Amino acid sequence: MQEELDDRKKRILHAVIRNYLETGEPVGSRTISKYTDLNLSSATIRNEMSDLEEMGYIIQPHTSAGRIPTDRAYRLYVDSMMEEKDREIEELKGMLLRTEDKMDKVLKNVANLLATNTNYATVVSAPQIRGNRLKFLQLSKVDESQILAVIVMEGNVIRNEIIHVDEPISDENMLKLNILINTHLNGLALEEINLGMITALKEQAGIHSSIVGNVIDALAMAIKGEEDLEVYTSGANNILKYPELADKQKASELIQTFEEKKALAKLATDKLAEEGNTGIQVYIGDEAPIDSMKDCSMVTATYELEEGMRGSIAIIGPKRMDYDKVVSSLKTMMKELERIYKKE
Amino acid sequence: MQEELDDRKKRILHAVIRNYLETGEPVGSRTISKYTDLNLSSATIRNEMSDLEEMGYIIQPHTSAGRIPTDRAYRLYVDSMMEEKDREIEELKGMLLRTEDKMDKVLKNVANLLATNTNYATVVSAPQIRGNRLKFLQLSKVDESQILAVIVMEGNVIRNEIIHVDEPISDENMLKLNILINTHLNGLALEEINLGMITALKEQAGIHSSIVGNVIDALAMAIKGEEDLEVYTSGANNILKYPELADKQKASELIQTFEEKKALAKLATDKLAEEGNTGIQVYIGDEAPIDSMKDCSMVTATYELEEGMRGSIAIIGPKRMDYDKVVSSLKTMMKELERIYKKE
DNA sequence: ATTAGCACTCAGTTTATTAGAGTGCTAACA
DNA sequence: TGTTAGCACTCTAATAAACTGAGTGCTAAT
Repeated sequence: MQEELDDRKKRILHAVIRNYLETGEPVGSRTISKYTDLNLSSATIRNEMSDLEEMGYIIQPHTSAGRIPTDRAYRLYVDSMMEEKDREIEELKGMLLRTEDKMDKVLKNVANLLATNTNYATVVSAPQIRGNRLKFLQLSKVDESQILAVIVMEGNVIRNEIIHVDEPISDENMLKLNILINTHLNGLALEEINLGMITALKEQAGIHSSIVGNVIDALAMAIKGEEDLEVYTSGANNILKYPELADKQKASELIQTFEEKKALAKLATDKLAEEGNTGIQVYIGDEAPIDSMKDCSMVTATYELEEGMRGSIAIIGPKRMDYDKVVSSLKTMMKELERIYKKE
Repeated sequence: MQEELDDRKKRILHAVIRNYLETGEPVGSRTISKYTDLNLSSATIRNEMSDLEEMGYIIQPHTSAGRIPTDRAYRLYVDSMMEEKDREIEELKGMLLRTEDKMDKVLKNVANLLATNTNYATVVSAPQIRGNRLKFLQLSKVDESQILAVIVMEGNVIRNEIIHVDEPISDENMLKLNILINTHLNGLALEEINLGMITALKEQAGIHSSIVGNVIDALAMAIKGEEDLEVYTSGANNILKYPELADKQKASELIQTFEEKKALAKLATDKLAEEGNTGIQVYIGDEAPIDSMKDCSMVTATYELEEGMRGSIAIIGPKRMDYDKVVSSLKTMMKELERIYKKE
């Protein structure tokens, strides 16, 4: 049952898959017999298809219907396809050219573009910066009771936090505090800041030691806040366009998964990191550990802006999605993103 | 045809509406006859209903079906309901208590809470700050070729922009630039910064005049960026739960409207501002100028944190939404938001 | 090994039938 | 005069029955 497919079987299977991708209907032997250049009668095809079914590549939804590909067939198809040359999708490139925008806008844009262009749903997650280092930290007085802490990390990720203080602080002390904190903490990653350092800092800060505590808290908050990553989605409505997903119950669940985003983004990001894989990953049906997605496929790509700053893009559609186009689109987007942000 | 409804007609109409809200099915005379405490036979009810139909408050989807309320009836119902006392929804309050979070998280939270609690879709837009003034502007050197501009506006709205510079700038000059810009621009609204001022500033900045230009641009960008407002949505999947909205074509359009957000937020924000209305607004069917929403109702509320800082919350559901509950929920949320952010 | 031919299967569509909810109208009633 | 009981009528929705056609599996011939 596990033996290799001979060439003819492969061609027939491919024909079945391609045809099903287009129509969404089960394909019969007669169709294949005409559709391919194999010049075989439908009867022959039937025999072959019968074999293929036994091997688990195709199934009949019911006796006397055509065959549809199983997840296994898709897997084979995708794998063989991945090796082929990249077909570029030029139009996308042009549309993204409004460079220099802020990252979040560009990412939103990416999500939208891909969704409208492919007619599937998309998820784009912003680069993660775990393990990132503090570049500098700037404290400014907002008013008598509030201090603004601007935190700049490597990769120019910027956060601000407002700190409340009980006693007013003089401009001079403010300056000292700034210098004190920066000389001690710059260049450190969050994990490297230990209790000893904090205590030492507080001692040196004298009367304003409580502020130091607040600043550290803010710092922790800011970096932590960064960790539960930002995610942009688009094209959820596309899901309803594919009858096999548009069942009310299921569609509702899927859209909900979509709104919650987190799980999706994690999936897209995690797997890729763990395999050191910088390329493209395809999950078909149950391969993704999300229940509501068992009738979908998901294609993910990772982009890397700097060492460690990785984000991901994912496209979700029916199992019979146009893998070819999706993969090309993703590749294009990845490259564009890296081109825009990699250096500068 | 426009004459007043007598009391009995009103009660019957109310009964029809309430019943339809619950069941989503057309309601017949017999049901009303039993459901109400009017002690009237179905025949009498029929006569009255016939009148109500003539007056345009109810219609039959087809001969020999019960009646369903028209938009006009809902309007009447909502108007009369609005005057009634507020029934509080306590549970919501508790859940929002995680104060002190950042605004965007709280707003997202509000959207989620309302969506899960009401089973409708929600839109929350962050406060707008048009016409807001600059509190101060802090420039810091990130590295040789980049400057970070932190812009703090009234209401502690904070933006940052990275500015690229060609020639390195000394710490001393940086300080001067900071002072120069702040002394000239603090307290001004964007509209008040004119070309003359910019020219004067540039002159005084000497060799770093180009940076001043960049800073002004960044300022403009930041404030402008703030204007195309942030919007959080949740519960889009709920739409599929109501058969009258779950038609694939329509649902898809609705969800798309939902993803685009902007139009919705504008609607929620604009109308309320224009009428100086601080309360709650209800759009039934065509009353909202968005095509995809003609089968929905939308209830909006505005919250005001400080003078001019207003945002809105909207709930979208089928026409037969539970207006009563929705209105209470919105009121609760408004109050909570104002409580959390109003002073501090 | 391939193919033509035929009997068989079964989802999906069409058509007919029925059941039930609801109405409008009339006539009786208080 | 307003209310009600009763009945004929209408129309949807549900159910059943009949039909269609795509597609298969198997057998026998090439």
